[in-house]
Amino acid sequence: MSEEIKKSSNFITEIIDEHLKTNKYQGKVHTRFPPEPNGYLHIGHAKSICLNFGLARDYNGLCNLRFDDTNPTKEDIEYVDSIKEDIKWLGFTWDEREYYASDYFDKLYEFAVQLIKKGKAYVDSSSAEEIKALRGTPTEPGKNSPYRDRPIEENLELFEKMKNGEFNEGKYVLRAKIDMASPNLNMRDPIMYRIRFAEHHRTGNKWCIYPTYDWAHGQSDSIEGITHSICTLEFENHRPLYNWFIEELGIHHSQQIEFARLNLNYTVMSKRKLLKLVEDKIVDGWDDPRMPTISGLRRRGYTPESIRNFAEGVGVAKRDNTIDVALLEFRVREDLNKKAQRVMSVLRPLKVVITNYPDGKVELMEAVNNPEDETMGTREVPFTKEIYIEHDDFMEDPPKKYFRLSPGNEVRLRYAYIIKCEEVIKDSEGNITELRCTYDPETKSGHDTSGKKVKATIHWVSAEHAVNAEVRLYDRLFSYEDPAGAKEKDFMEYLNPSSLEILNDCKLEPYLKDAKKGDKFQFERLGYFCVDTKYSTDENLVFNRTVTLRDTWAKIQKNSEQ
RNA sequence: UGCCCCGUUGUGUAAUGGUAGCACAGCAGACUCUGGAUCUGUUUGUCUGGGUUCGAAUCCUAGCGGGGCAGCCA
Repeated sequence: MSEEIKKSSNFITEIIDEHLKTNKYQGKVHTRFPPEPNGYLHIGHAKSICLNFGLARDYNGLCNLRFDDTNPTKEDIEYVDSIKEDIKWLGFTWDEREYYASDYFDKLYEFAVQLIKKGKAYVDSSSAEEIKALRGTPTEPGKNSPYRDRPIEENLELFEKMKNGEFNEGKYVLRAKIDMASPNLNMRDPIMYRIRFAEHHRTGNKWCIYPTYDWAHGQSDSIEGITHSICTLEFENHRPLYNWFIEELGIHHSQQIEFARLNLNYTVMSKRKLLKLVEDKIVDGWDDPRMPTISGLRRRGYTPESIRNFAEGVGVAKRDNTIDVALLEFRVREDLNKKAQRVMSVLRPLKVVITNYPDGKVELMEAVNNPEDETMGTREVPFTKEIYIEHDDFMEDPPKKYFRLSPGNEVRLRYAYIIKCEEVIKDSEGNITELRCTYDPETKSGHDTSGKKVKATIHWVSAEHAVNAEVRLYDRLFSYEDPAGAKEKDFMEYLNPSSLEILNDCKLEPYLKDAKKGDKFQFERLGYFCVDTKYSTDENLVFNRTVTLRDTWAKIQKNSEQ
């Protein structure tokens, strides 16, 4: 692989390059993505997926999908299915290499017996509390368990009985015999097996002892011939243990490499916290468009490309990081700007009657489908005497830099005429309910002979032809940058009460009548929107706002408020 | 307070002993029938102190700051 076409360079590619140079793994690169099926994948996993599958792609290697299913009490087949769907959607494939740590339970059992025979593992009769008490603390060494020197034969016998279900949960555990005085807590005789009379989603009731992560993970890597086992920083202190098992067993030695997990501001990323949002019904399931899950982002309207560009763009390093959501939003705008069909939609309608336009006349105006992509062609948009415009596009008493419609002022209607506001109609409470305007026939788009220049162009929809729809506007789920980081407060206290706003009276141009679930559009001047995959029907269209357009006016307003 | 890891503009990330660059965000401008897009310009940075060196973000050292570890979770 030449320097020029290599996707990205970081400390991991440097390690791999070095291995390639020294021929440590015979020129092979074989990674794996090892999710535990106990929750849905989120944007942080997307980074790991892009990293692992991306490395395999860039180095002509392979990347396995391996479910780390060693704890049946927390795992579920629902999660397995969602994880597979999400990885595929992101655009990666594991071919037939779909593995499970539970595939290796028999082999792991054999390995454990080997270690017992070698005098490197023992069955401990201590209770969980006793084990905890003898483990010591970060500053004090632990003490040996009274069962640490049990004879090998007895260990073998007890371990087999553990496997055969002859003991209750918690009665015995299998421990590695390493060093209770190690400054690294992970080396103080870590637990390898615990007794769990739980049904496993794949092995059913075959087993009542289950391996811990530390015991299962490295050996699974080894069995699969993984060369580079990439994980997050919290496993750094586990690496000596990872290596110890592999070396004591004398099996293929994968190299564990740790990198910093991705954090995003204004959201939470731990599966535990996301699960709480789901269970407390704060959100509408794991795929709620406000969730940082892959399924949530998909429903929100994010594209796989935008997420891949994001994940690959944030880089890989070892220092803790928090990425600004603005970067994620930039990535989806960047992608959708090139691809999305443009369309006119009015979210908060204000009726406009064009008094000098003939009753009953319908003109079909030609509109460009995507100025970034000529091949997407044009469409016709009907124009009539009565139209809707965005309520925000009119101000009775406009401030200095407001360029849109106001009494006596002119604006262009996109793809149509220049109109002038002549009269404002209000209800008994003083709310503006309708505008009376006149149009200038000389100003038709593409045939303008008036020479007029206006400072603004606004979007509109013919009242007679409008399609009604519901539009859901999303804002950040939390109103505080680092909801999980506050020591004193629970993250739930930072929930943004207005993270979802539902608009029921939106008027869309007729082109959208046949929009299908998942279809993506740019509503001109407003943002990118997609048809909701969960609630939208042919009769009642529901759109999700993916992200707004960059909004210079909003910025001016915000700055003038301060 | 033991062990491990990490400190480069607001946020990320490059520079591997030789001009501190890139992206996002910010700011200013050009253009515009989307206040979109596009283009141009631009502010802000090597945690601190010593040392090695002709030369240090990079190597050494001391300090400071941040993170992780005491599940039969992963």
